[in-house]
Amino acid sequence: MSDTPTVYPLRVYNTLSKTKEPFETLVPGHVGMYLCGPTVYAEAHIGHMVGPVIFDTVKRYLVYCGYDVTWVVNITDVDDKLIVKSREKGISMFQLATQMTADYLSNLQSLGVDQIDRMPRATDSMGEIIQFVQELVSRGFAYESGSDVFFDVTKDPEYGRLSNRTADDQQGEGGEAASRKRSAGDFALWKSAKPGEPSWPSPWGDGRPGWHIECSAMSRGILGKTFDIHGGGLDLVFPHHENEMAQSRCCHGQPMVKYWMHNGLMRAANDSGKVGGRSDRDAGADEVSGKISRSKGAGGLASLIAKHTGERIRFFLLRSHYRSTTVFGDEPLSEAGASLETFYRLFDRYERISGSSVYTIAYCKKRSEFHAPSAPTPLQAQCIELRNSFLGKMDDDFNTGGATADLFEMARAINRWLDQEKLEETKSATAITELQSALSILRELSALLGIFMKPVPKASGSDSSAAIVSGLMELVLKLRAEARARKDFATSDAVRDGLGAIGITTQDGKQGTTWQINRT
RNA sequence: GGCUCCGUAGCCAAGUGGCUAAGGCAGCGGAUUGCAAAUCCGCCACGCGUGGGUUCAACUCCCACCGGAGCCUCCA
Repeated sequence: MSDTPTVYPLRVYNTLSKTKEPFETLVPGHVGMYLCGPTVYAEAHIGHMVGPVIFDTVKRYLVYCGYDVTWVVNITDVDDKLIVKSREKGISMFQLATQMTADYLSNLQSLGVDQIDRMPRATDSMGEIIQFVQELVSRGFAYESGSDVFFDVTKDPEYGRLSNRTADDQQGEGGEAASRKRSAGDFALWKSAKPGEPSWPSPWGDGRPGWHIECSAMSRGILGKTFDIHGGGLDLVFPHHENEMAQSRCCHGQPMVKYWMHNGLMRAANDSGKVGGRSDRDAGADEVSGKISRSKGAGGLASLIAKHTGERIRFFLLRSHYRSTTVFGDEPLSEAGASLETFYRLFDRYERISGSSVYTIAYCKKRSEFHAPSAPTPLQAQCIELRNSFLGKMDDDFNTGGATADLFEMARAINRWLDQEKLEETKSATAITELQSALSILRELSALLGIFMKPVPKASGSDSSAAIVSGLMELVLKLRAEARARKDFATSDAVRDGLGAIGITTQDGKQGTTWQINRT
């Protein structure tokens, strides 16, 4: 599929070694990448979007660098919480999972996460899961107890290596299953079903898979016994990933994953604890927890996206380093939006000059396809230098936060040049070509972050009301222009201030007045 | 208690054993504008939690302390 790629000096932080390592794929030119997806028992909150946005960006970058990438995100659609929640709602577990999966997918789409290749569901993979458990039992790493099957952590000498802990410090999951385990740290591979619970037939009786086994089974099915990158939130390092790793390594006698990548967690402003974290649940009772969850951004993602746009949220997530903790709130989101305006204004400026949309400018999709002009103009030279800087930062463990600085520098360089050349007046064709080549580089780089891919929806209502608004604005601004022409500034300022008060900003330029509806 | 991670200007946030510590938001001065807005130019940490240590040299390495976060139990 892919030609032998140029190998770029990528470095990736590996949780297993706690260092940045040179990125070398198992199979030259190919990358298998698995991200732990959601348990679909409730609406997604912003915390669930961090991993997808980050790994979407990772995939974009790897593809750009010439790799052929297969990215898998699983959907956990069978789990204790799904059973509980579906009973509360009086619907089947399957119905609940279907609804919540749809919610999750639509949120991903809003944030521009469109690079996922496969989204296997646990319930579609029962055969593989049962097969995997059987292999573990027959190899002596798991045992049947009652109608449950547990993984025996004492059989794995490397257990605890990922999360840096030993099997004996494990308290393990409590509950009534604890009494059937040989050691506290053992975890369930297969859980027997109680009457009325959803179940699948197995050699150990009707039941359902434990939490960790689906990832081992499904990743093997799609990516093989060993694959390149496994990602997830930092909170999954233990027990989830530790257990997955133990199962797969013991079953296959070879490492499961080459690079373990973990993203930092999201925290809510005005409160401690991660979004959707334990404190939410401890806050407990019904109405109260709902309110807290909402104030912490759990739930209500759709309205958050409507208010701030998916692009703004995506940029907010990519503005800081993926491994750091990010404080989420309305203020930081608005600030991210304010900084994005610089680019949108530049894009509008281009449109006014060229008469065409910046989103139609072609750009390089592959790193190796970029060719610098033999005699670059000063503007082009600057953009090329910034491009090198940007890519250097991305090469270093996907430093998206650092890389954004180069985008801002590029916008400034282009604006400066536009001011000097007075392009609004000359509209010189050769200058527009030069402008396009600069913007093409900006698009090439921003596409790696998955931003500026398509026009941002205007902050307005339906199409018909938008048409009315623009008609009204045309009329109002025409009257205002007449007032200005007769130097009736009292009237023209009153119009501008009045529009400002209702959230419309106007800008007078040499070519007339432009306006837009403010986003907060 | 055990194991991790973090602490950079008013706020957000990159980064490095030794050139002037990115960028953004806000703010200030200037160019521009009828006035604004936008854009451009300039300013905005003699300092990188505190105290020690290593080093020719540390914000960057080590130790202690203070403060914050995560995991050890379902969790992106």
